[in-house]
Amino acid sequence: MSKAKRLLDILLFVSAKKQFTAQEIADTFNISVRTVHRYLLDLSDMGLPIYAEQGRNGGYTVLSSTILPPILFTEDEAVAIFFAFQSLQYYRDLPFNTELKSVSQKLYNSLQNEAQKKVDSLQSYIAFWKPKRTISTPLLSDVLEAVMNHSQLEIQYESKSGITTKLVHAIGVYAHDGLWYMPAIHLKTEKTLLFRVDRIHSMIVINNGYKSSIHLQQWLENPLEPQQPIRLYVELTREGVRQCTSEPIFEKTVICHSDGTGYIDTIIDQGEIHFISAFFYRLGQHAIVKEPPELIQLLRKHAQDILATYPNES
Amino acid sequence: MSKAKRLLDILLFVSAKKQFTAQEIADTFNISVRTVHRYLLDLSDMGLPIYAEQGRNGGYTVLSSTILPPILFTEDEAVAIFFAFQSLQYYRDLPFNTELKSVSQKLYNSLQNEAQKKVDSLQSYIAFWKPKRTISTPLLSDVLEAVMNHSQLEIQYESKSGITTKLVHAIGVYAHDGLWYMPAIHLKTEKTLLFRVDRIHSMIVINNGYKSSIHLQQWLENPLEPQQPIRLYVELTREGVRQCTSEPIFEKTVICHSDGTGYIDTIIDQGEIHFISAFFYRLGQHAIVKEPPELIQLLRKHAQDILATYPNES
DNA sequence: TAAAACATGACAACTATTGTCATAATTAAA
DNA sequence: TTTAATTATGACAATAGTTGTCATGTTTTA
Repeated sequence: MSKAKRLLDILLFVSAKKQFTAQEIADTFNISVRTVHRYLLDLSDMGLPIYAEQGRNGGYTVLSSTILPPILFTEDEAVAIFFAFQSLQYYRDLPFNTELKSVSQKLYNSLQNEAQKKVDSLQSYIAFWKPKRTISTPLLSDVLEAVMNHSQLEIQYESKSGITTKLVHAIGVYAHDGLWYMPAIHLKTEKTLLFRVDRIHSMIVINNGYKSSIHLQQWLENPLEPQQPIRLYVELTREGVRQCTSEPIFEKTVICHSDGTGYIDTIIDQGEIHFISAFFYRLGQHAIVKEPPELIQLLRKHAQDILATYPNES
Repeated sequence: MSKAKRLLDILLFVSAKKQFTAQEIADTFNISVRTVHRYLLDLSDMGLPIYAEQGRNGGYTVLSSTILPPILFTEDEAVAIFFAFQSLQYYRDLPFNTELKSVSQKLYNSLQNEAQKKVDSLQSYIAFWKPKRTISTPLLSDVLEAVMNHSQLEIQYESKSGITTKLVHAIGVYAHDGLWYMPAIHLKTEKTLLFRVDRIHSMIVINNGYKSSIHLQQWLENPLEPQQPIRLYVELTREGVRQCTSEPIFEKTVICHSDGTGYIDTIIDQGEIHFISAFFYRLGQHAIVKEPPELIQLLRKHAQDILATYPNES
């Protein structure tokens, strides 16, 4: 076997094992101890963070986590990784902040001069713009760890009604619009609730093997349980069509007439009508809601509230 | 010099040069032609996409773009790259779709069995949720290329008033909320306008070295030129504070009283009040706008329009 | 103090790499 | 058609690198 192949095998072995003596390696790979020492020196030169302790009970220790075999990337691929990371940079907290930095650095350093310029120039012409969040989410990593261990959580949560304590089993964690959310099963009521991770003030992890039957992906595709379907029917002007096709929740359901006007005829959940009413309020006369009557009532009620809140002074 | 080092040097040389003969390599590195042939065979085995043409004027050709020296990643770093890519998967169009796929594949293949399970399991507990966009942006790559070449563009653009033709100089391209935008200088009026790339029906690239003085980053930090500052003053209930701190444009300006209520006192641009009025409409009595009067008038006006659009029928 | 570990050097045996030469195949230009 | 330029491959000796063995240190801890 070639030296390179052997080195790679040993690299993978030791970086998985973390703690070992030269004798162990010599035995598993059927090579002499002297050679093991030489190999480890080579790996150390190649950048493997390894250190040795002399004396009885000594041995070698690999510092960082498991290392992958070296991978060949093209420059275009490196650029893609850069921009993927750029698109994440507006999250104040991520479960892998330090890794993002180290990867960027490794890649950027390995780029030739010319390619570095290309990345720099691309960076000045393309961006992923999102407002920078200032809200911090210190418990994110802890929550994620608890989720992966199927632990229960006792959380102090700040909601509309103040701070309450709840015992929950988390389904997963997801990011939306720069904020982190945690759908979880409230163990007292057996209902699924949605929490914002930044609003969890503190938590206690209770380790027991409660296994949930629901998965995050499942939950995201088919959210909030109590489905109360109602029909939504809205007529749209040309401008209304333009606006609705830009709105994620409607873009698939807009039907367009040949003259550019159109309509929406779909089924929505009762729970969504507050959000939807705010949307159609904005569209004004460009969207005429015909159904459901609850939505029309809501629009009227809210309009009346607004007029009551702001009596005419002029 | 060790063989590995030499191979690396040749890898870099060859992948930068793309086209070469064995003799050239032999000369530049002072090795025999026979060895060059052997080396190129090795590189080919290592995955370098290279092919040879025999005969006079023949030679070797490296297919893909420049290759980076092999990089050692830790498993955690690989996981970070995976999730950065996951967060991008909701964009229907990206300037580097194919690279994302090839990188993911390379990384996933190089992970040990155990680590693959870890990635899979993480993937079922963490997500970046954004509504999947169905709007396609076929001209994205073309626009980006034009931007980087400082070219002018004559675009057929679909706006409120129908399809118009405009001659513009693009500043850059950015993604927001799943859609791609292009701020550009309209050459007739010298004003900066914001276009949505998916609404560009077709375009003609006019190659001339017009160099803009404004950069994308600059523009993003300090957008739309005509600043008409007005004072915004809003009183907030506890719930109002909660909602406003979740809204990117206000989260930094909310001032909180000790009892949990608070207020916003800041300067906004005249142009923003339509967006802002929709936001405060939603908050209803949880936010009482005191200034500017224009905003109050807008809220009243819109409420009246809504009431006129939906006369009471019940 | 002895045992268990790393660290390093010397050297012969072994293995891999390299250059040289030879030969073949392929292609394009003279 | 011939010739020159190119890749492709094999044989083999000279050279270079790697390995195992042995020897000698050093450090740490039971």
